[in-house]
Amino acid sequence: MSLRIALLGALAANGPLSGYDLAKNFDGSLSYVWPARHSQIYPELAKLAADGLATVREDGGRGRKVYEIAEDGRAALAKWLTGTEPSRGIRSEASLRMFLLPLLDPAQAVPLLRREAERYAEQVRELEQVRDHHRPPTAPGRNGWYALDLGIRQLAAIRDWAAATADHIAELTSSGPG
Amino acid sequence: MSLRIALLGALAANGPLSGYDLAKNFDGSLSYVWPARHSQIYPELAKLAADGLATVREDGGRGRKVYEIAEDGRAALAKWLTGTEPSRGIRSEASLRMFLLPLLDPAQAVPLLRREAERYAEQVRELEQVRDHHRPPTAPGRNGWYALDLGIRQLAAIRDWAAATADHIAELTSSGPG
DNA sequence: CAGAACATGTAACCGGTTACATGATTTT
DNA sequence: AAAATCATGTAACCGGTTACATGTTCTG
Repeated sequence: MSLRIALLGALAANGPLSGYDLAKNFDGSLSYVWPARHSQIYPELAKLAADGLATVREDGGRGRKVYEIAEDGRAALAKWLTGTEPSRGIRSEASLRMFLLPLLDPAQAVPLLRREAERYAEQVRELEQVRDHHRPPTAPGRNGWYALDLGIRQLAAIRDWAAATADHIAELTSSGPG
Repeated sequence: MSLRIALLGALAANGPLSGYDLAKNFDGSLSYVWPARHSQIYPELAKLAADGLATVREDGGRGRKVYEIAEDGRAALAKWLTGTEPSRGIRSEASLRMFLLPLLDPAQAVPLLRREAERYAEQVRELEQVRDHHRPPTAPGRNGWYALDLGIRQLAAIRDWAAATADHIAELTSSGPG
C-alpha cells in the first residue's frame, strides 16, 4: 500500500513524472522514508494507471512514459492522509546499530559513537545547506522543503544522542573503575 | 542478517531468554528499530544455535527453550558493530505521512499536523517517564537506557517538526492569499 | 561508431507477515 | 473442567531486492 501512496505523493508534489525520474531519487527526499527500486516502481505505476489513479502518456521516442496523477489518485492520497492510522513501526539498520553500540566495552564504544556523531553531523551540515539554499516556502503547497527539514531534524537527533552517549560512557569509565 | 544481529544483541543485553520472551517485546525497546514476529524469531534462534552462536537448554516441561549467547555469538556481534557499514536506509510509514501532509490544502493540513504533534508529544512524555524512572546507568554495559533515550530524541524531533510546520503553514495562509 | 546515459521491463530469490496448528501449564 | 496464558512451530502469501534482459538516443 505504502509504495502506491509514495508514488501518488511524488506525482502530486512534483508534477508529471516518468518511472525513470521516480526511480532516480524519488524526488530526492521521499527515498529517505520509503526507498524503492525501478523494478518495483514500473509495475506499480502500471497498476496505478490500470486503476485509474494516474494517467499515462507516451513521451518521445525512447519509450518514455509520463504519469500524471488523476482526480481519483488525489482523492485516494487525501483519504490515506486524513482517514487512516499509519503503522508506527520503523525498521532501521542504522538505529539498530546505535541501540547496540553501548554493549561493546567502553574502549570500543566511545570512539565508534564519536565517529557516528561526526558522520551524522556532516550529513546534517550538507542537508542544511541544501535546505537553506532553497529557503522556506512563501506559499503553501507542493514543495519538498518541509520534508527536507524533517529529515534534518531526525538526523540531528541521532547526532546529538551519539555525542551525548559517548560523553556519558567516557565519563563513567574515567571515574568509575579507575 | 539484521534480525540475527538484533537477536544476538537482545541475548547479550538481557541475558538468557526464550523465543517467547524475545517475541513478547524484544526487550521492550529493540522492537522500535527492528520489529519481528515469533514466526520469524523461532526459526532464527534455531539457526543461531545450529551455527554455534548461541546455546540452547530445555527449561521446564512446557517445551520452553532458553537461549544464551555463545562466545562466537559475541564475536559475531562485535564484528558487525565495529567492522561493517550499516545501510542508512529506513522505511517508515509514519514519516511518509509526515512528508506528504503539506500536500493537503492548509485547512486540512494544519489541524492534522497539530494532532500529530500532540500524539508524538504524548508518546514522548510517556517514554520520558519510563526513562527517568530508570535513571541513567552509573556503570557501563548492558542496559536499555541509551536506546530509550535515542527513541525519545527521535520522536521529539518529529514532534517539533510537526508543530513548527503547522505554525509555518498557518502563518502563510493567514497573511498570504487573504 | 563506440560508449554513456536514457528508459522500461521480467524473473528468481529472500525476508517478513498473516494465518494455521498444536500442546502444556496455570488460573478460575 | 473450562478458559487463559505459556510456548513453539509451519505454510502460504506478499512486498522488496538483486540480477537479468532489451532497446533507444545522445555525446565524443
